[in-house]
Amino acid sequence: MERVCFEDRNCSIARALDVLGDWWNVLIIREALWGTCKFDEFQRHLGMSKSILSKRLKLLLEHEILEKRSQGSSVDYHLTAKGREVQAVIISLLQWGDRWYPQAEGPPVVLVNRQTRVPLAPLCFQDEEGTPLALADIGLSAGPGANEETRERIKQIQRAHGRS
Amino acid sequence: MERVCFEDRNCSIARALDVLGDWWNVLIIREALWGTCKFDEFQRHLGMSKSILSKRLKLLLEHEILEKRSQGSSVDYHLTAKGREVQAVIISLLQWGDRWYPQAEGPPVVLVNRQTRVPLAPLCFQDEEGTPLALADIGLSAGPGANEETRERIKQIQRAHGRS
DNA sequence: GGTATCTGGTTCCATTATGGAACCTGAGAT
DNA sequence: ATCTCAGGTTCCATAATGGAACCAGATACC
Repeated sequence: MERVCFEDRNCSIARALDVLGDWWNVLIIREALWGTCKFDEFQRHLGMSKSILSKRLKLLLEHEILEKRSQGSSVDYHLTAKGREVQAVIISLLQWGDRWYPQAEGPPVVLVNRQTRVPLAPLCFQDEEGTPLALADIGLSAGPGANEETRERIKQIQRAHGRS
Repeated sequence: MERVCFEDRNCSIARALDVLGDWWNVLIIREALWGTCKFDEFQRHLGMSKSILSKRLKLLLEHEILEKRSQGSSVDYHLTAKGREVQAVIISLLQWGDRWYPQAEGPPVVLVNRQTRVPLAPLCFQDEEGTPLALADIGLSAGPGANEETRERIKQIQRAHGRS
């Protein structure tokens, strides 16, 4: 079958998905963000088989999203800075899940300002000058790393938008 | 094998991952956000097999992330509001990918303010009162939909944080 | 000193998903 | 009447999944 690999695509989203496109990996990172660090805690909390967990932890170590800290006989898995920054992705997933797959009783977990306990607002977008942006205000530009194909593609998209 | 299903979990992240935990689904939504709407455009741009694309489109229709608009003999796939809101997830993936899997030459695509062409800033978090929050300032609370297990779990996490 | 136990895995295997190629189908165009 | 093209479906060899059983090293107990 030869699982498709996105590593070399001219798209940062595809490259990110190479690791985060797998639900187990994302859920493991979520668990780690919430303080889980032992092999069997991950297994119990996520209800997954040991063989799969083992494979995933190895992958996340390779990607330097987790790091191993052994103290005596027991092993702890800890997030690296790279791993911790996946939190933005996880929060956007949580907010989207809450909004479009709500439970009747309300959300199970609420993210809050740790100091004041005030709930988190939806993620907000702004440009580098601080101007807030709605989804529809966001456009694309070719970056320095765009190859010919990407550049052509972006031109098309920009043209299409001019029309509409 | 019986692919695990997260639908009924007491976690909005897991429920969101039921659809978005698959890289093809996310990439299809990205393509649609960038204006692709034809079957064979998706196939060409993403380089995926027709059988897989067909299965994924059907799934995304079921989930009401895409909707079909037939005009004469040709079929267009368009994002629904639910689908369009996946953009927050996609932007967070793009920013994480750019940051941790950069290309030597720079990012291929830059998101910008459509009016002014000023680049997008990293996603920002704030609470409902508008207080900006760093990742470390974000905590968890049990929501109304938390089951006993989740409630217990959150208590533990809060205790652990009090200690540290 | 021996042995039960706990953590942190690995191996094996039946079942399921993947993706490439070939095939099908209905609607216009020629 | 036939050609072509978008938009699929079917088939099949290969790869990934996940449950169960097994393994190994460190500590705890007697």
